[in-house]
Amino acid sequence: MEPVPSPVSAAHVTTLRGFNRYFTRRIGVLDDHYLGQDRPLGEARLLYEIGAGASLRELRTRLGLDAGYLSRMVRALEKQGLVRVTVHPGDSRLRLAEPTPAGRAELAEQNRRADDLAEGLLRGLTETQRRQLTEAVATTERLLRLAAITVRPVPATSADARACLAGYAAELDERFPEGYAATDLVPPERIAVFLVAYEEKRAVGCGVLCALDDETAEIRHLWVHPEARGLGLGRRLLAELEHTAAGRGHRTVRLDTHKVLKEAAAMYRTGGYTQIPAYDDNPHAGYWFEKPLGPAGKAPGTH
Amino acid sequence: MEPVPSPVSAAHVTTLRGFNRYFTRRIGVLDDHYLGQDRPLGEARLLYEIGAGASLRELRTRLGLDAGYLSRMVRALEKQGLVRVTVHPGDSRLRLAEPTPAGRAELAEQNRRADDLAEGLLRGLTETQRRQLTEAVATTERLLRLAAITVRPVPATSADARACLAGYAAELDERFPEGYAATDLVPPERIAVFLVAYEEKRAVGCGVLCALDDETAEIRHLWVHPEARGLGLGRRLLAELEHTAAGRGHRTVRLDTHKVLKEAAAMYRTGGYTQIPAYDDNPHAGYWFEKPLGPAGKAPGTH
DNA sequence: GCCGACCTTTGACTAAAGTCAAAGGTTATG
DNA sequence: CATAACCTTTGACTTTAGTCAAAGGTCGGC
Repeated sequence: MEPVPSPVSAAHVTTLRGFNRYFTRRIGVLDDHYLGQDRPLGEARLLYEIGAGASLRELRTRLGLDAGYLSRMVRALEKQGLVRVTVHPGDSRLRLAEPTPAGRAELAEQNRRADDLAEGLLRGLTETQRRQLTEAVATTERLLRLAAITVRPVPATSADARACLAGYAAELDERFPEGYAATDLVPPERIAVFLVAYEEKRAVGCGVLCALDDETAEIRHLWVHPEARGLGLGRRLLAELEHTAAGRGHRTVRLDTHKVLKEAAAMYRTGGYTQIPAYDDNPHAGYWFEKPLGPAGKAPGTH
Repeated sequence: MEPVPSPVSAAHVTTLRGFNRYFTRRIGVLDDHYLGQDRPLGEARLLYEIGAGASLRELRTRLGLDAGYLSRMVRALEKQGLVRVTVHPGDSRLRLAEPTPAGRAELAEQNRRADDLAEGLLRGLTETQRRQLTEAVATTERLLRLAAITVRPVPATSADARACLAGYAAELDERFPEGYAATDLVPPERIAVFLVAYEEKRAVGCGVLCALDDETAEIRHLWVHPEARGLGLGRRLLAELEHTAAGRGHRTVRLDTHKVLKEAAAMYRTGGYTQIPAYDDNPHAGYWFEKPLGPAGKAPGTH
């Protein structure tokens, strides 16, 4: 997980557990209760997840339901005139569920109720307290999400690895004035380690380690899925790559980045990297960086 | 709720709602799943609530269950050898449920699992992030609890009012060197308004308003249940009392406090009160305070 | 010592949630 | 183009969860 895993203190565990209990028993129950109202909770949740439309396959994995059970529930919603089920154009094995106007109306009502619940809670606080709460809640969610993400090495040719690289290439192609092609990626055989970050089975980030020589490793293709940004996942991937490099005996890591990726350059600088002259002729690179690896793979002054 | 209720901004509502959703779906589900494991969730929860022992009556209100349903579930746990049910000594209408050694072992296992869950989450974070998370979580819980508390006027002779005053008197009797007797309380006929704070139907604080004359009201018996301290409920009760006084046409509020209640005195000072000479001969009073009420009942510089 | 208020148990149900396996259509892959 | 892998539907269940009302002790107050 973390370069130097430290023992988790009991006080932190206690606080988090107490919060879990408080929240699931009080607020969670309220939330579900308001969401459901006249409808069995399962159906209400399903309608909510269908949202603007989704395939049954997606719903099944998102909600973790039995295929038969889901099929019947969708059928029930259809009978009530809340959703319409169609065959997926392009893959007739799949079914698509979409809300009808009546379904959309019910969703809007669900939304209104959930808003009311949140608003009712906030109304009991002063404006200052509301700001505090909003901030604390955002921090909590951000860190819990980050904590729930696991990073692990996968084969460079695995589906998740390829999906990440595709997302990476597509994004760079959009952001680089000169564009970016799949052929600009490191060929799989040069990849020593391919790390993928998973949030709930979904690949939401990656990073690649290549050996330049015994002494030096290069980090490439560090990427975080747009929906997982702002959590601090980039830093975590970077740290794990450094840790991995150190574990493989390298003493130094290098990397480069494009001129337009200002955030990336900033992250490397605060992460203990110093700018160095070009060490290769990567046509997309604008800055080259280097960082010495301590024995524990931890930079001085990080975090 | 609050002296000058301000409109709740949509951004706050959105953040809180997003968090509700994230938390109940991700963490809450996990929590329940780990708690239950081989056992129906209802039974697992019940065993948890029984803890070191509880009366069925208590369990029924705490879990909000139907009496018949509860009776059967307890019976089921008894059959599995996890709890023992005995008649309450002193009131044979009540039944007490206590865990057997096997039940205690299962509870310990539940605890271990919940700890593991929390620890597993925290392990993915750096120590700094753990501290941040713990702090954010504590703030969130504190403010959500405070927000969920409702304050409302009740008859001064109601059971809740009397229970609060009993708690108040018992605490002062312990803290005041000279002691405190129930006869030192304001007689009910002098009480103009009796506010009680409720957290989930439970009275967790109170405050009393007496009219000294048309111009001036006196606040007395401001008290917060020990389990509801640290939330900011004292301030909130104070603000509501001031608001009520202003609504009844008073221009000034007064109050006194004992020398040993340093926290109380500090709260009054930061709440806009200034110390004044003794305005009565209350033998327990060490400080006397006064505060002018603006038209909206809001002090300059509060919060 | 009687009455009403309480607490619990039991019987009789209902609805929701979830499981399992067989079967039928569709699509990728070799 | 056959076959394995998928996705969904259907039938046949089981378990949980929850409700309602009747009934039988027990306690507090008059």
